[in-house]
Amino acid sequence: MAPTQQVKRRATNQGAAVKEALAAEDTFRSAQDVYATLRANGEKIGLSTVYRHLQIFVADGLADVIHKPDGESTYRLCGDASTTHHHHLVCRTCGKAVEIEGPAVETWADKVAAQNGFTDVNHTVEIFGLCAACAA
Amino acid sequence: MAPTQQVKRRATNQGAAVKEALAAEDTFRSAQDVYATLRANGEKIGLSTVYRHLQIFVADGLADVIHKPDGESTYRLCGDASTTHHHHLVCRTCGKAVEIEGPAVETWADKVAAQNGFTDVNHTVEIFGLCAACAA
DNA sequence: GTCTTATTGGGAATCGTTCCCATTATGGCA
DNA sequence: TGCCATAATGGGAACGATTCCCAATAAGAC
Repeated sequence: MAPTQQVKRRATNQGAAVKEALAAEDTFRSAQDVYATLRANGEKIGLSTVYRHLQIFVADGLADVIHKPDGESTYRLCGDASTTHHHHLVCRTCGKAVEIEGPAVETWADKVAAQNGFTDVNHTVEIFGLCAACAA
Repeated sequence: MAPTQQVKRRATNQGAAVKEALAAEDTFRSAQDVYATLRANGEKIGLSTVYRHLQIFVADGLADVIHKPDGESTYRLCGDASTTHHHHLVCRTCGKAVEIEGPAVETWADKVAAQNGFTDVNHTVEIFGLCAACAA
């Protein structure tokens, strides 16, 4: 995948606020959640705007998305666009996430896909569980 | 995970119809899709019922679910409850799915989780791509 | 400072899914 | 074989997340 070419964007308070909100935690958070937090902090921002920025972050490779089994999308900042491709070990309860790498998985996925004649492949690998804190 | 203990269920036409609809294809299909197909075939069934049965199949281990990146849930019959744990290589366009196994992935997932103090672990591994037919 | 235009945000609209509940029909039993 | 208790059904309302629309606002270039 070619390094995402970033379009010219205007710097706005709202954009910064959303990024900060994400940066403040190492957990995957939903748009609604981020929105609520920002409003609670007295930030003046609309829900649409939160969604917009989250999507921009993902498009720019600044954030990762995880679609929870219940269908909700959660976001988390993940280094910059140059960060290596990785996956996550996510706590089902608190959303805390650990970045993990599995080179073997990558090659396995590509091989399997190729063997079956599939092209333009990508994959999702997420491990869900209970973190030590939440297990107590 | 203990083999799902199946509760007593009544056999109904609708239940059978949903199962047949799924059995007719080796692709992951959405509830809405299955519903539309059944209605098109003149089947008398409600949307709620389709959802209900799909969920039952999943609970009974008869079907697998995949949450598409766009949030829609898709279902597919996958042998019976005794079938080995497996994953899927899914065509992004037509939904055609190939069952794949990756023993290495399983052990890797468990190991990584354990190393980070996570318990009660499960994982999602889905490979999306374009099948040979759709690539043309 | 002014002007162009990207950005914003609030509310309506969408979409998938779940819920509610009166009606229907299955399966056990007499 | 008929009856009954109750599981299953289905249609529409309710829901929650997300997207859309568009007039008002504000960033940044000159």
